[in-house]
Formats: sequence, C-alpha cells, structure tokens
Amino acid sequence: MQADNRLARLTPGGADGYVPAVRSPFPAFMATTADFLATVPLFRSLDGAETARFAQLAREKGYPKGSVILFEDDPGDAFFVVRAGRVKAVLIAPDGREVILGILGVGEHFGELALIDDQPRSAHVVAMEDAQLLVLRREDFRRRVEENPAVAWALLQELSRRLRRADDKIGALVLLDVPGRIARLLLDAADEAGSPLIEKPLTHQTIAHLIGASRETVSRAMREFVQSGWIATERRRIRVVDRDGLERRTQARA
Amino acid sequence: MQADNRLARLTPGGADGYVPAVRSPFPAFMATTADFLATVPLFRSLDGAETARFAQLAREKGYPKGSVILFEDDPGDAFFVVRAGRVKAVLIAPDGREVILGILGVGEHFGELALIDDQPRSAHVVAMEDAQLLVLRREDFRRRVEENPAVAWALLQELSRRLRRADDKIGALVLLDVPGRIARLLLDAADEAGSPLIEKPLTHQTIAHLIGASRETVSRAMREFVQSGWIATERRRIRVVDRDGLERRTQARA
DNA sequence: CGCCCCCCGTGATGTGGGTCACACCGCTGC
DNA sequence: GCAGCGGTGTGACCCACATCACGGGGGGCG
Repeated sequence: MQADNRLARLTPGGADGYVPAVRSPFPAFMATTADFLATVPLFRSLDGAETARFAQLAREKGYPKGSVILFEDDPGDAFFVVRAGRVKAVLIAPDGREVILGILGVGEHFGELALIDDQPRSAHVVAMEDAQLLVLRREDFRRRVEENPAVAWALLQELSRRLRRADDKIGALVLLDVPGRIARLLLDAADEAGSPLIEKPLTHQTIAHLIGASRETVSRAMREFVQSGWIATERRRIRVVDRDGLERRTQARA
Repeated sequence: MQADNRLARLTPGGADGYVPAVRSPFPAFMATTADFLATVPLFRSLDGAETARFAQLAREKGYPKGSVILFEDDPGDAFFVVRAGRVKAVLIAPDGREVILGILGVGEHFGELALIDDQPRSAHVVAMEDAQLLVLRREDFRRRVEENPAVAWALLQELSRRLRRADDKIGALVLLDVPGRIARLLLDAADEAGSPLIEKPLTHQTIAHLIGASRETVSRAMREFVQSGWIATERRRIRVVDRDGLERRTQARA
C-alpha cells in the first residue's frame, strides 16, 4: 500500500454555505433541503412536517476536494448527510498508509456512531470530490430520533447493513487473495450501480486502499481481468463483461 | 491458517431444555430467566414486568461444544441470548479455512441482524463450549423492541460497538503485521477482562482464527512476547506483564 | 495405567505481494 | 506549445508468512 500524506497537508474544516463557484448544484425539483431529505432512505418514513423540521435544524456546509471533514479520535457532536459529492471514511497508519472503510455518496450519512454511543470518532472522513453536506447537531439529531421510532428503526437497518459489509470485508481480507478481493469489489460496485457499467471513477489507487493492497498489484490484477475478458475499461470507467468469470475468481482458493 | 473441517462433522441443532448432565448451571440468585435477563445490558433499562414478559417468550436450548447453532445464508427467524458458555461467529472458506468474527460470552446476544433487515444469516455460529441459549422468535422480539424504545436505543448502542470493533479489525488486518495484531488482541482481551490476567482460554489456534494468521506464526510471535517480558503464560491463561511493550508493538510500522 | 486428543514448539521451504524505480500517457492550464 | 500532475504499466528484488512435517507434553477417560 502506497503512503500518501495528502492528509497532513490539509486544513481541516470547510466553508459555510454553498461553495461560491457553483450557484446551485441541485436540480430545481429538490431545491429545498426538506425535499432532499425526503429522498434519503433514513428519513423516507417521515411525513412532510417532520422532514421540514429536520431541514430547519440542518446547516449546510461545503468542503473542497481533499479536505478533512472530521478526524478520528475527535469528540463527535454532529451528524452528516451527503448532499453532493462523495466522501471516504479512512483509517491512517502513523507511516501514512491508508485503508478506506467506506465511500459515501449522495443521500448517505455518517457520524451517527459518536452520537449513539458517545465515543470519539472512529475514523477520518475526507471529501473525495467537492462536497456539500447537511450538518445536524447532536442534541437536535437525538431528540428527533427519539421522537420518531421509525427513524430509529431505519438507523438500525442501516447499521445492520454496514455491519454485514464490514464482516464481509474481514472475511475477504483473510480468506481471499488480492485478485479475489478485487473481483468481489467489482461485483459489489456493479450491483450497487444496478448495471454492469461502473460509472463512478474508481482509480487503482482507490481500489488498493479499499481492499488493502498496493496500487501496483491492483494494476497487474486488473490487467489480467481485462485479458481474461472479464472486464473492460473505457476511460476511467469499468464495465463488467463476464460476471461468472469474476464470480468464479471470488470462490477460488486463496 | 490451518483448515479444520470440524464443522462438516457436526450435526446442526441442539437439545431443548437444559443439558441433562448439568442440573443447574446457574447460581441460585438468578435462577429464573427473568432475573437473568435483568442482568443483560440490552434489557437493563426494562422494568420487572417487561423482563418477565420477555422471559415468558423465551425458550431455552442447550448446545454441546462444537455444535452449530446457525448456518450462514440460512433465513433467520430467531434471536439468541447466551446464558452459559461461549459461542463464536465464524466465516468459513470452501477449503475449510476459518475466520472468527467474534466470540460471545454470557449476557451477550446474536442473531439480531437477520431480524432487523430480513436478510439471511451473515455467519455461522458455533458453540465453543457446552452452551445454554435463550431463544426468542422473530415476531416476539420485534414486537417487544417496538414497544420499548429504550431497547431499540440499547440495540443501536450495541450495533455501534460492533461496527467500531469490525472497522478496527479491518484496520488491524491491513495496517498491522501479525505480531502487531496479536498485541492488540491481547490488550483488548485484558481490557475486557478488566485485569491483566486473561482467564478465558485463548488457544493459539483460536487467536490465529481471530487475527487471520496461521497457528504456527502465532506460536512463534507469542514466544517472542514472552521472551521480551511483555506477557507470561501460566497453563492456559495469559498474563499481560508489560502493557507498554505491547502497546508499542501495536504502533510499530507494519 | 495407557491411550488418544488437543495443544504447543520449531525447522525447512516456497511464494504472494509489498516496495522501489522508472517510463509513458492524456489532461489542464499557462 | 510545454510544464506539471494524476493515473497507469512493468520489471527487479526481498521478506513476512503460509505450508508441510515433525516431535513432545499434558490431562481426561476407558
């Protein structure tokens, strides 16, 4: 795994309000934050009045690409919903090597753990692209959750999903070799995209950080996959051509 | 990692009621299951009437050491609380290699994921010792949770804890070498025991499965730790002698 | 008592994949 | 255009660990 100390060069934080360069990064039909919240799975069960109340409590902040949204071990007193852009949750070793625990896109949220168990933040969160986030303060979040059992239930579902993913990842790290882990990652990404074409840019370096491998090894393995006719790469995007091939590679003995 | 196909030789399931060999494995002061439930963190916030209701809905089952309590990918419709013994949640590769995701002792519970998100079981669960489990059926569990927001909140806290542990484990697998992972495991175990003496038997094989390494490598690393004066082993138990030494080993570059 | 299972220790050997070092390509911006 | 940068390909080298193959001990049970 390649060390890059990008993190060290960054100023934490972000700017209030929208980033100036972009007048309105959202389509007109979800111009208000209440409309946006209504599309977020976590809040889907709420009625209009409730989402409006949430929206009222939320502040919006912009974070340029590469900026650190929160630091591991800091006390946590805010909850975030991604309104635009993508962010990554990462663990960083003293020598700079990095693991990506997860990538969160529009409509996903983070920061709830520290609000639930009052422990410090469990990872760094960094903007992978220019991002807009909705921020709720601890007390507001908690009160709203307590008054909406449906939200608590949705939270339970989300945490369950993440726990399964995390356990899966542990299994992959121990039981699969690097090509196997890549194959699994690609299959997951395709599933999530709902199509064999993975649109979001996934650089070799990012994949490496996601599966705990080095960039070079990822490069070599992906080349193999292309030559085997399992995937095709078309300028920054990846297309899964032979799902079965990848799947077989996923079961192969480590 | 050593493959042992113990699992394949086992009959699933377990016997109803107490295991015959043991007349009463519980101290007199918590003879009833309601009394026991009152000591379980998840239910601590409930009043006597509520725990009694839970207790009434629970069936008790005994599982001999090595038996499989539930299988990965099965549909799940029950929730379990460990009343006696220890169980492990494991992932098993086709070739028999195994990872232990977690070990659960008295008062801990499992099986809630499948009830929350209606997905199949995410891992096998196997009895590491003769065990007694309380079993609640899906509907009973769900109804009780819905009517007790405090239980839902306690569940959120528990899932948060597990998610942190899982992410920690991912970090350790990627960023630490084998001795580093062992050092971390020992520190965690000592913290959990609340004393430098780790009472529960942790065989090298079990440690290996917990950290994704081979038994032999664990053996060699532990030997080093003893020689460095960081730990002492006294027939099946481990004593942490030099916490700082282990901690330093935990931060060392992979 | 003696057998059998588990558990533990240790050497020899092989290899997946990390690390280092460089070269190439396509953008973006001056 | 050229510089600079982020992403990708690829060879050489090396080392942490898995694997294989033993031998030895302790303790439960017939």
